[in-house]
Amino acid sequence: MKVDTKTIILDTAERLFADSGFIATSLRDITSKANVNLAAVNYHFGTKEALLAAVMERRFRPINDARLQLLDELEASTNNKTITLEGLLKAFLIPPFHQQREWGEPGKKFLKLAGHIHGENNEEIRLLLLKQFVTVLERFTKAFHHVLPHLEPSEINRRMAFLIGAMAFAMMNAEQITASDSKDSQQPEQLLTSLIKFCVGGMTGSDSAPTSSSAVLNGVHK
Amino acid sequence: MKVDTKTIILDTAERLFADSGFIATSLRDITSKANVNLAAVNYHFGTKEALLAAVMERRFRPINDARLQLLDELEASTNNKTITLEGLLKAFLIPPFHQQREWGEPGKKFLKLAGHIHGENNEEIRLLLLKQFVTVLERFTKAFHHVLPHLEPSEINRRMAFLIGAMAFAMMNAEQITASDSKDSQQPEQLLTSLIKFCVGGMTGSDSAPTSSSAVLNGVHK
DNA sequence: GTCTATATGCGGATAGAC
DNA sequence: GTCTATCCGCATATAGAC
Repeated sequence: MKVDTKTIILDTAERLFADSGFIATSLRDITSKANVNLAAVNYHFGTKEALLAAVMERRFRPINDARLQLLDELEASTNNKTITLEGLLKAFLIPPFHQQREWGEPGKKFLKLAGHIHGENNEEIRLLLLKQFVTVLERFTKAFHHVLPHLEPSEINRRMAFLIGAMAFAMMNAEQITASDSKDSQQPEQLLTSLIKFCVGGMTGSDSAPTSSSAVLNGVHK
Repeated sequence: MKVDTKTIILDTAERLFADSGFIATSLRDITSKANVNLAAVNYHFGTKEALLAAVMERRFRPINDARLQLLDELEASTNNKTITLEGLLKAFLIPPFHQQREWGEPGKKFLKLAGHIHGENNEEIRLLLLKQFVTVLERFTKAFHHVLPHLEPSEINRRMAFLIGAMAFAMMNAEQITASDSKDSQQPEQLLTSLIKFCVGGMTGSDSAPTSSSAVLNGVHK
């Protein structure tokens, strides 16, 4: 059962990037743990950053394809008039977590990596993510406007940022969160279900919360 | 108006750590932009990591003190029986954003840094954050259990992770989010208000979302 | 495609003069 | 407290033999 050197490098890089971060992981770490030669990375991928791009593309493409397909089906089946917020959020949130289960342990590692990359502050890495993400983001932003027509565009943008933040943290911590429970079989599904609930509630928004800045301390200060 | 070298280093490190990340920022970057000697960091702080600890402690201490004080007042004024979810979330979320306004531009940078550190995967940096955070986390976890008694402990833990994720993203992106709007005066308050709304809705949780794993695709697949 | 050897530069930290 | 000079290791990337 001979495996491609390129694939071994991808798998090992995915795991180490997830556990230690992109910058803190050296090519020496990767090649030594993958049992390949140091020069192999540059031969097969060119640069360290191109290796990260390959790692990301391999997993993000099917995830984002699934997101777009689910959104297509959703819009087609409802004629774009009765899409529910919950259905929309599921189309966005389910693919990464279901792909994780299909991919097993490497999927867990990639999810952790993906979560961290969503909060990356290196400009080039952000661009790598955006390149994978821009179509999904545009399509879902439009859909959120349809589903939540009473919210201003700037409010939609803020809530989508919170949504992505909650999702990213769920991805990053999926290992610990699902490991701290007692039962072991249903935990990933529990995490996803809880996340969907949280985001449905959050995007819906409680109108009991104050909107004026002067009232923001009500209930806190005497 | 002579300023302490130590303070200049703290201010500069805070800004550069926020903009480029801890690992990617070298001591040479910091000392050159701060116009101090390279050896000054090691003289005043010992190591690069100790410098980060000092940066974090300077801002996190007043923020977390304010959180605990607000929680104290909340529990005292209501005799620990009628605390609202909204009041609890405000006690947790308001201090970092209000301190940011008091601190001006450095406050913005620290908020960005704090957001990134919440999603850090370096073990030592996580421990630095935890050290600042553990008391706050314990107190608020207990309070959330009181306010949401119908939720299992594991469900509380998951939702708190989502809450912190949404907050961290709001912190990280406060600059961009508040800059993409048209009005300029009320934006930080708008971001905070939206975040509180989102989290109130999220922690409350919609019971319309499915809880069984087999039903998770309802409304998405035909 | 795979290997060794190396070019080249930056990193944190410190010694010791002032 | 501040400076210069330097130690020493690790980083990415490449040249060139096999």
